[in-house]
Amino acid sequence: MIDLRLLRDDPDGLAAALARRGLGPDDLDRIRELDERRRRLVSDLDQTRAEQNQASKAIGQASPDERQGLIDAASALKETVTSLESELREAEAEHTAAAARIPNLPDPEAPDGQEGDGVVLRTFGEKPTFDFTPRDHVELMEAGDALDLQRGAKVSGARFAYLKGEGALLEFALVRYAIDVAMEHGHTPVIPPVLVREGAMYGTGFLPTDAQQIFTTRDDEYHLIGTSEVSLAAMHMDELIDEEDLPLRYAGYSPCFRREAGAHGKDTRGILRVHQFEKVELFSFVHPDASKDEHERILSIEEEVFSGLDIHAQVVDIPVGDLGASAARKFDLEAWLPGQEAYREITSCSNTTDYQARRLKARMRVADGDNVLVHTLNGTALAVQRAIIAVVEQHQREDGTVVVPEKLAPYLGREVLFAR
RNA sequence: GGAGGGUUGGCAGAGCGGACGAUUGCACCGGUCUUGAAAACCGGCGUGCCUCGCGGCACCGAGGGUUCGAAUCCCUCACCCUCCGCCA
Repeated sequence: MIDLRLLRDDPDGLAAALARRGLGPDDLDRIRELDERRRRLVSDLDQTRAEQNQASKAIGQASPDERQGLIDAASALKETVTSLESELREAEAEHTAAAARIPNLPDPEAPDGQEGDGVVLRTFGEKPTFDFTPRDHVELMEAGDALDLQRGAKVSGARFAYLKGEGALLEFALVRYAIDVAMEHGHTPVIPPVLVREGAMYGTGFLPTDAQQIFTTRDDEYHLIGTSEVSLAAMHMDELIDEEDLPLRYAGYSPCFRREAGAHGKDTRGILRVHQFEKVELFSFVHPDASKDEHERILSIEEEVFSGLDIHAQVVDIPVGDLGASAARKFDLEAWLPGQEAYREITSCSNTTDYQARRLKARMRVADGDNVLVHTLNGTALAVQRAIIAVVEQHQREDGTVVVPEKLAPYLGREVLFAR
């Protein structure tokens, strides 16, 4: 949710910023009308309630003779209050529904454009070259008995897989490595709940918008998280945080569940896009003045994680038209995948400024003045399946074995994978 | 799964239909006193909304209900605690 005060204080600035995201001024005008109606009702209602409170108070002090007459008069006021209340409830529902659809204001520095117009800021690592035809991760891992897609499909259906043997060990090693890097940068490791209640999904903005992406349990009202961003963000929902406790930095490790509705036929091979994957997620709650720096910090952790794995990748500044509703700016890391000869997203980090915090009601106590919303940021330290793909495809050798990156070897306990 | 007890301001803890947005203690902030500090004393000290302001309204776990009036009575839900059962 955006700051609706801007609608009154700086309507033109707001309209200009949102126009970059393709939002017309009509949407804003409508919200402004709804807001005016709402405010009129609030003050009418408050005034009537004040009268009613006065009237009720008088009854308590009245003599028995006067009592009945006063009660009748108060009853009339009560009816007015009740009808104003229902009008207000309706006006507020319409207003918040309309306001919730407004996406976050894009960062002025975020590039213009639509999906595909991302600006490559830099690349790191050396692009691997092969004097043989490189295999993709499915070939490499199946040959190494590290991945079983057939049985994944038999047991759970399409887009499920077993990681086993060295595939499973790779997960443990990558996760622990990524958590160590995150911890060096002040992030506290967390194993969060994976099933959450509706409030957490609404607070983080995944409901109602992404309902079709979310798995929900049948007999209990639980939702499976699509990223630990949900449970990490919701940790400080409805909290008033002391300024000296900020920043709060976490690194959550959890499975993530996504229905991938609408992605039929897309990335069907292997484990690039699956219904269940594991991820180490960075999440920060920061002082509103600090979010820009924090965003750079999180991006640099991501780069450190992947350059430490000797991965070649590019850093992409995502254009305004391709931002999610809550992001003001987003950077992706795209790794080169020799198996498909393309750069593919392996991590992503977003600055959601106060947009997510407003829904979460995550605020910071201000000593002299009004309390303010904190800023929240999230980023992938390491998405296990995609990291595995990048590592095995980029570090493969002609015989189908894979050279383990130097920094990962101690975590894995071996220097070569898939050797016979 | 069964039985009971809870949920009130940063914390502790009163209040159980009308003067309660809430007694009190601690913590915290300011002042007096003091060379300084402590103690003592005095004052302040929740959150949100509406309003240029004065001020008003709402909030005692959440949501509904009864009533002229609810922290207080009734219903539903959530969470916490204790005991029993089951269990990694």
